[in-house]
Amino acid sequence: MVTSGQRTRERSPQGEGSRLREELIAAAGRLLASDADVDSLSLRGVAREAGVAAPSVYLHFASKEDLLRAVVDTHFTALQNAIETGVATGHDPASQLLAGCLAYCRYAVEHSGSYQLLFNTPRPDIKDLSFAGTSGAAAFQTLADGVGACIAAGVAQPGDPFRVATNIWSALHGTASLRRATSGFPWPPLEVQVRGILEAFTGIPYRDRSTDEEIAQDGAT
Amino acid sequence: MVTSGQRTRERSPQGEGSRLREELIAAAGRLLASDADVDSLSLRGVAREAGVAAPSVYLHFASKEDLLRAVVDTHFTALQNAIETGVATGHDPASQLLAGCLAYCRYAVEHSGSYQLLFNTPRPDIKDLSFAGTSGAAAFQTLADGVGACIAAGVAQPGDPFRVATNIWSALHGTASLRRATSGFPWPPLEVQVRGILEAFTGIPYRDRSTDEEIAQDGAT
DNA sequence: TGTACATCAGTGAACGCGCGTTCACTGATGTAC
DNA sequence: TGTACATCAGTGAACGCGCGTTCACTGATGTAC
Repeated sequence: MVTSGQRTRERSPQGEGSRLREELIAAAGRLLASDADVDSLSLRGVAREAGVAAPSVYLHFASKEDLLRAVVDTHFTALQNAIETGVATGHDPASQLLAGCLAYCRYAVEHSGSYQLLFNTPRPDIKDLSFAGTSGAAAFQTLADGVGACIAAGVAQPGDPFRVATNIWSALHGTASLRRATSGFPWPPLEVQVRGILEAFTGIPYRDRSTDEEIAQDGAT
Repeated sequence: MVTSGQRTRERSPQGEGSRLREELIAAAGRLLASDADVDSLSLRGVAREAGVAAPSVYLHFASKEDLLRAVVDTHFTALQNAIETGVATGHDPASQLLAGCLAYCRYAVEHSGSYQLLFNTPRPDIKDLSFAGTSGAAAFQTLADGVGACIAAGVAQPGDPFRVATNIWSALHGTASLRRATSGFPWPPLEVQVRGILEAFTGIPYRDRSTDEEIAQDGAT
C-alpha cells in the first residue's frame, strides 16, 4: 500500500469525466514507484489507489491491457523528457552524451518499477511488436545520434555509431537492472560506472573529466 | 502448456518417494524454459506439469517459497556448470575469459526464463539477502579471476579486476536481458557483441581474434 | 418559475477463475507374529 | 503360510482470497418547455 488512495475522492464535475483517466494513470505510477512490479499493477489495485470502485476503470479503458498500454506510453514519455532535459545541460557533443546517459541511468535507478515495466517486461499485449517507431526506438536514436556527433567531432574514436550505441545501451541497461536485482553487491557510484562505460566504448576520457557544473563552479571560484 | 505433464504418472516405489522432489524441480524447469516468467511458476502449475495433484508438493516442500528456492539453487548450479565447461575450452587467460563470458551469455539467451529468475527477480523471500556467499557471487568471482589473470599475464590493459569485471558483467547482463525484452531490434550476433564488449573493457583485441577451435582448424589445413 | 426528462460520473453486488494451503482419506507395499 | 498392522506415496474436496469483468443501479447536474 502506498498513499492508500483517499477513500472519499470527490467526483469530477460534469464534462470533466476524463479527469479520472489521468488519475488512474497517476495511481498506477504511484504503485510502480513503491512496489515496483508490473504484476502488482492489478486493475483493482489501481482503482483502489485512485480511490475509486473497480468498475469505474471501464469508463475510460476497455480492459486492463488498455490501461497498462496507457501507463507504458506515459512512462516512455517521462523517460524521454528526462533524457532530453539531461542532454540540454551539455554544451558539446561529449558532455551531452554523458549527460544523456546519466539521465537515462538515473531514471532507471530512481524509477525502477517504471523502468522495469518499460524495458524488462516482454509483454506483446502491452507493447508494440516492432521496435521501430516506438518510444524506446526514439530514446535509442537519441543515443546513437549523440555517439555519432562525438565521432563526427573527432572527440570519440572512429566506429559505427549504431553498434557503439548498442553496446552502451546494453551496459547502461545492465548496470541499472543488476543494481535492482542484486542486494549486497558493492556497486560503484552510478556516475563513476557510467563514465567508465562511456570511456571504454567511445575512447573519450570521461573518467578524468569534470561535469559542466563542476567546470562552471571552478571558473566561479 | 508445455509437455503437459503425463496424466498417469506412476507412483514412486516405496523408499523412493524423494524422486518426486526432483521431478517437481524438473517440471518447474520445463515451465521456465517455455513460458519464461517467474510468475507463471505457480505451485499448482508445477504440480500439473509434473503430473501430480497440488497437495503432493507438500510432501517435499514446506511451501511454494521453499520450492522456488530449490529451483533457484538448481539453476544457479546449471549456470555455473555451463560457465566452467566453457572456460575449460580455453587454453590461455584471454581465450578462457572469452569462452566463459560467451557461455554465460548463451545460457542467459538460451535459458532466458531461468536466467530471468536468477538475475532479474528481486525476491528476497526466494534468494539470499547478502550477495556474498551466493552462487551468483561465485559466478562473478570466476569472471573477476579471469580478468585478473589477463591483467597479470600482461595481455589485458592494467586496471582493477573487480571494477573491470563489474563493467563486463553489467554489459553482458544488459545485452542478454534486452535481447529478451525487445522485439524487432537489430541485434548483432551474440558472439560479435560479446567480443566487442570484452575488447572495450580489457583492451584485448578480441574482434580480430579467432576462437581456439578456428585456430585448431586452421592449423589442421 | 416549475417540472419532467436526459445526461453524466460513478457504484454495489455478483460471476467464474486460479491461486496456496489444509484436511481427512486411499490403496499399495512391507513387516511381525 | 496366513493375517493383522504399520508405513509410505499420493489424492479429492474444500477453504478463503484477489483477480478481471458484467450488470443493473444511483444520484447529482443540466436542459426543454
